[in-house]
Amino acid sequence: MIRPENAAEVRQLELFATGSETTFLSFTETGFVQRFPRGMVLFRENEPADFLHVVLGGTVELFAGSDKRETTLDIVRPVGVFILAAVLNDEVYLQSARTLEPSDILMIPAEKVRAAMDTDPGFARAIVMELARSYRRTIKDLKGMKLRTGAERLANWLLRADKEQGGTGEIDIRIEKRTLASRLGMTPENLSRAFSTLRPHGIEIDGSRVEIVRPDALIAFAAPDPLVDDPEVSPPAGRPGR
Amino acid sequence: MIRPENAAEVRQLELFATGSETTFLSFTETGFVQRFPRGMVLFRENEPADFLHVVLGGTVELFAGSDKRETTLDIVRPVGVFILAAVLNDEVYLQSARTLEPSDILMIPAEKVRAAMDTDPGFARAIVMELARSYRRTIKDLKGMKLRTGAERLANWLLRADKEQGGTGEIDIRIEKRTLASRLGMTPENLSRAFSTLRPHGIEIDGSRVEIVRPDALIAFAAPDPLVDDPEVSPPAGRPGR
DNA sequence: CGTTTATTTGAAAACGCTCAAGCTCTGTGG
DNA sequence: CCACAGAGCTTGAGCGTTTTCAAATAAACG
Repeated sequence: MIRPENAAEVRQLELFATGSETTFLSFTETGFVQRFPRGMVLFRENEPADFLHVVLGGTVELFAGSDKRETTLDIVRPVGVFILAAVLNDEVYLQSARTLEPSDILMIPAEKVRAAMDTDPGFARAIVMELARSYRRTIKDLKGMKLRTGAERLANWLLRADKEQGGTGEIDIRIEKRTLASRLGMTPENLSRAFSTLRPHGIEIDGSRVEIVRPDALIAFAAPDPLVDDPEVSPPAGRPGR
Repeated sequence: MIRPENAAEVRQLELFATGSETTFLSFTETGFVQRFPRGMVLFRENEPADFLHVVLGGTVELFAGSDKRETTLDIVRPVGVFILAAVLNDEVYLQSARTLEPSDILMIPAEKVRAAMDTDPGFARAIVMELARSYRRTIKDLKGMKLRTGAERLANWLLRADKEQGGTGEIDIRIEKRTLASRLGMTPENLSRAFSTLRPHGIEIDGSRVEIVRPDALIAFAAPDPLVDDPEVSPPAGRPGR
């Protein structure tokens, strides 16, 4: 059962905004919100995808790999959905998930999602858009991994983080550096060195705070590319005229 | 205009199999098949996605990057769809496409696809499945890039190629090695060395033919993981009982 | 405080890339 | 049919990047 204040919030989410009331009700009736402590593993890769997850509060890390080698694939913050693809395909998870801080997670039974997709065209459309967006984000990640060095990925991550935090040039790394390193596809040691590499290119580091003191220098180093770095945005409400 | 023999073939494609006849007609009436010579660039990243592409014959390479650094993201063979996500989002392509050999490409106007998605629930469902599958394939690629060395990626590629070609242990690399190198995220020189690395692990190389002489040795080296290496299969016709 | 955990730094090794040269294969023109 | 040019592939050497291992430092937590 999901509480009213949460329901409104979730309904705002693009994925749920265009579906029918019936669809949404089937979710609120069977879905439930659960609060998890920090460091809790929500599920592991290779388990059957039984629930669609929505982050209402906190932070969730999606990761994969064995104990030997592990990598972070994504960081999900409110309000964000994750592992939609596995749920739709009725497949196992490709990624594991753990909370990085105490988090409120809405869990919707996978069969309800699949059923809604078949009965509610508006919801089906929203799913398509959400899927396509996530897919494109992942392709961008893959391009970044294959085309750039670690320091370049970090530089572009910083530029993006700055934008997301208001473009003040004052960035707060909101996750542990080890996690950031894993997200960027490198070791913690290497991230540390990447930061050092960037120092001559217009940044100053103080613990978990980074200041971009010469934006042009950082941009010159990062060479940001919209086709790699721009976040996938929600499609415009109407059909855009090109 | 699309010819009848092609139409039947395309209709077989899972993406088009469950849509209505009306939907399919709108595609065959406005779509067209074109034969391209080898090496032809079909479109470039950053161009607006005007057509959904279907490979009916030949081979298409999806790649990205600037002139300096370029990488192959996928190889598409008949019968395969590509750049579905860009079409649905009405966005620019994230990848460029070129033919690796003379190829027959079916091109369906993007607006027809988007329209069909809104009017034909069966087609919408097929799109969701296709998208989810491609998405998961890309995540697997990303995991492979982040978790494995070049030689390991090659070893697993060989195991997969062998399966696809009948499991005889005789593999025909059907693309140029330079392209394979790019697909696997390394330089041609490095691929050459990766092959040498694998020689003590049960393979013999002769030009574009590779023989797996000691499968167990190769498997031991590759340490294949279903969550990285298994191809995403079409979802079962009925709902699978778990 | 003292203990644990995260981060940084250093040194060595593994990995991957670049450059350059030699080799192989293929297709073409003589 | 042969010679040759061009493209692709391989090999070697050197270099830069990244990882690993180890240790020191800093920060977080009870």
